[in-house]
Amino acid sequence: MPYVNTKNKTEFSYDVKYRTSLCKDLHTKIESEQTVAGWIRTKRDHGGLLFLNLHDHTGLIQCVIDQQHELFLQCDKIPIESVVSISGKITERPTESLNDKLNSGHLELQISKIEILSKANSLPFALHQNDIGEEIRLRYRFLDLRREIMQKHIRLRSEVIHEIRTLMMNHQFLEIHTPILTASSPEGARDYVIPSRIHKGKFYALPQAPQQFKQLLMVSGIYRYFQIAPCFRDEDSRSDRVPGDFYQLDMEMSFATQEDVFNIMENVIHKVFFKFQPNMHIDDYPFKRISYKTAINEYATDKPDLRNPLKLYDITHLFTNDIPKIFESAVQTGKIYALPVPNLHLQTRKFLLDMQTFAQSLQAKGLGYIIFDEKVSGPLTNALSKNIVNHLQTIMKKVNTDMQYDTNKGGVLFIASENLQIVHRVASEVRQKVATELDLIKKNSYMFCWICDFPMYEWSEEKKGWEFSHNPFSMPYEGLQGLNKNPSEILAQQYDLVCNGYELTSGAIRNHSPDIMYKAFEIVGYTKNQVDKEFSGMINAFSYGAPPHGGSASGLERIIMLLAGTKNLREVIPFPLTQSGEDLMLDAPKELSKERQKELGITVTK
RNA sequence: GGGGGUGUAGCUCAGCACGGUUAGAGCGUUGGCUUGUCACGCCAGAGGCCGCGGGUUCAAGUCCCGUCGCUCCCGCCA
Repeated sequence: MPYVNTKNKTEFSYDVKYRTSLCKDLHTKIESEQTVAGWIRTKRDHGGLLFLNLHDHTGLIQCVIDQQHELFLQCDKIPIESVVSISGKITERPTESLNDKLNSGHLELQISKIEILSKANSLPFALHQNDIGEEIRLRYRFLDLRREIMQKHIRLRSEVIHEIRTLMMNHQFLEIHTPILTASSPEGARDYVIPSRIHKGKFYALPQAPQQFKQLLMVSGIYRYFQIAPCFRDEDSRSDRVPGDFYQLDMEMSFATQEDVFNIMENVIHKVFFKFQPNMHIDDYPFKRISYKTAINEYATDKPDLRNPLKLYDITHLFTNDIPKIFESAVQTGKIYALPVPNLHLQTRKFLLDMQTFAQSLQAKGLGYIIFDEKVSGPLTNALSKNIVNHLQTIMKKVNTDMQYDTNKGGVLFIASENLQIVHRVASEVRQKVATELDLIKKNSYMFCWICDFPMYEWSEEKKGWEFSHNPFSMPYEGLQGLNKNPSEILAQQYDLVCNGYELTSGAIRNHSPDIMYKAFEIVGYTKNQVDKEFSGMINAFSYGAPPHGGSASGLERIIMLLAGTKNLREVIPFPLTQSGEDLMLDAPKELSKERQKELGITVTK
């Protein structure tokens, strides 16, 4: 019989062939005969008495059998992690052997029947271990996922997606799938590419994001669109960036302003975070808005961790004449940041030296500091003029006041002076490291901010020309007129949502006007013809009545990673690739047979 | 493409600076003992291409060169 019908419409009895109860329900079934099914996780043999812990997806039950029982030997021989179906009477444990650490610690099952459904070999690692190397975990991911923490992450991921769907649909968004086999787009990351069998020598690309499709949907008159969208980028990985595929909450709204997008996303993100981490501090909305320029000045990064109370000061302008030798090159080709840290003068000298070593590991030439104590000291003191030192002391005092330390108590002011390539990294990383070491990072908090007003263009030394600093489809402020400014001053209606130092969301109000698009692309060196050719779909569509629109895309795995409290994306991805883009379990990517190559019209060279 | 870390028993790791007995530990596993444990306990055993290739040396897990895997970072990521 292939299918067992349910008893009636309201009560489902599931899995009736292998079990009569799930572990979580056994406490309601004391003194009755039950059958449970699952994995034997642990086994304790006391000679005359044997305990087996059977786990299913809802919990566990201790099963017990006496030496006198005819099934004792069979039970004793079952390897752990074998899959079994066990029947017996559910009883209360004797009072002296209750276990209050377990939900079912007052119960046990007296084994009267056992069926081995699948015998397990001995495992490559123990499931209770939590220090297993990642390579072995990925090779045996199906076992790794059997571990409790990974089960939690998988469940969390499913529930977060469910919640997002509900919220988006409540906001009148339609969920719409867009193609996976599509065209390569010239700007942006490297594409994954699929050869076409029918059109030999031509290739599909996997979408880096459904960007063009979602904008086309706006032209189609879809009021609001969203999708839990798979995205593919062939770029090198980081701990918060995986190679291969990842997922975004992709959304787009017609007739929308930046504030409209902010309102929706703040509502959705806040609700999701609150639902899954109700006991954490979560910034109320509206979230803080910080211009890109301010972010760079105060945090030296466009994704500041606001749990960190320390702020940087760009003090380059203090050095206009009479520039100390050690700062000369930074003033000419970079910046000088100051990081005032209250109370730090109480730390040992080793702390300061360790920070210098840390800065050097980021390719800094060094890291200066001035100690404000009873007197002013530190290696830089003599190199700086009295005027400058006084100015820095004023900053230090102001910071002490602002952070509610006693004004007269001292501190240490770090100084990072490097060329532009390095100074932002050094300043932002030192800010974070100092705060971490001093335990200044606010605990149990999700702190959000929008970074807005990104520059539309940035100068490329390589190309000796301007290029888009982010999304080429963003609308510049003041539209066509805005593009007449010096490219370095043109700001885009482009924004990122940042949480605890992670970029969660990135979006923009889009450019829906062909005229403005031609002009925007002209600045990076595209002719009208080139734009018509490379973006024919979009340009063409926008000439048939395109509503103003904008939206955003949020990294789903990053949201889940933050909710799960891990620092690595792979922990919340069921089957991630390794850093070099390999699947260690199924052995991808693989070589292609000569026949397949021929069929696809490709030749492989090495 | 570049830099750092790492690779020794099924798993987690010690040993390497300063080359020299038979390469160790904990967990797991196998066998034995054990009637109230819950990561049970006790006793005994098996288990090693010291990532791979080359070199130096009387002698290499240890030193040198190359190479590969995993990982973190830079570049890259509209």
